[in-house]
Amino acid sequence: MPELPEVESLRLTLSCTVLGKTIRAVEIRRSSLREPIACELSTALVGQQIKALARRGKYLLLRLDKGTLVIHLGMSGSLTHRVAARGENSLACGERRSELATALPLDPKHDHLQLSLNDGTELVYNDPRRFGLFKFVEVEDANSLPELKVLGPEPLTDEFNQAYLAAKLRRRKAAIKNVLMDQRVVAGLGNIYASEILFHAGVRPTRKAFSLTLREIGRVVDGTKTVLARAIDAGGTTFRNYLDSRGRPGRFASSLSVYGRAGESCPRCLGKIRCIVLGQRSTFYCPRCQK
DNA sequence: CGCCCGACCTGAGAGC
DNA sequence: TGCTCTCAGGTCGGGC
Repeated sequence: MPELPEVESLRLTLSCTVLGKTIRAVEIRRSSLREPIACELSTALVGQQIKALARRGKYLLLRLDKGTLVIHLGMSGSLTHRVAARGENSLACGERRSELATALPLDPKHDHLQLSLNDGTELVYNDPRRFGLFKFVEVEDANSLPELKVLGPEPLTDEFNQAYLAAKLRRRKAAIKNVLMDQRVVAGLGNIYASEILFHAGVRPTRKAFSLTLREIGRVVDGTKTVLARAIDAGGTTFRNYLDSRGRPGRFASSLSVYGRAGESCPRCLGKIRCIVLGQRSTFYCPRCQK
């Protein structure tokens, strides 16, 4: 589900609401995600303050006093911040409230984990398909983790530029779309934005990566930065079920040029948008605009 | 090493 | 109503 713009939107909204809060209680209802949630997670987190929120590719990183909480939303995950379902007592009863607040998940089947914070609110991790990741590591700099170490540059930094991408594509004969989705080449692009970026660049998704001209590579870099920035401005894309930390959908879906629009008219030439399968994923493009 | 495919898991929606 | 089939925004590991 979530690609870079959705995770970045999540980071921005959570920065306004949970930064500086302290974790009072942890409840794990189901631990079997991509890798099992460690049962020591509770004791490790309780009492720690949320010092900063960062993002690397599609990973959300919560910096705590003594380490980092690494969160990946997989295909269907969401992280929502809400007022505790119970415990509407006065602040003087804060301790009791935090005990009461652990009750009543809104979605008992998929609210797998809940962090109760010191202001009576809670952060809930929900993930029907359980492809996500939720783990605590006792290191300041999570970039040393194996998952993060292999990631390519952040697409919105200067490190991701025409020369860099040209060097990466030179020897690769896979389709350009698949290479853009390779997290080692550039971090954070997934199935929706890969199609959108290639539309913006006027490059057909099936083109072998090495066959792109320097000019085309420049347009791919430019399209990446433009599309991602606009999507972040709109709070991300809700195509099926992505929700931000307030449980609201992103507003970028209506700005998608080709994704999910097979048979509709191309916004540029009014030709018919086509859907093909590439690397077992649906891929959308305009046969006339994308060469 | 790079490429391609299936596996992981569950829910929603279409079609019968 | 209920069954079956397909598809879904990601990542990993195995085979070639």
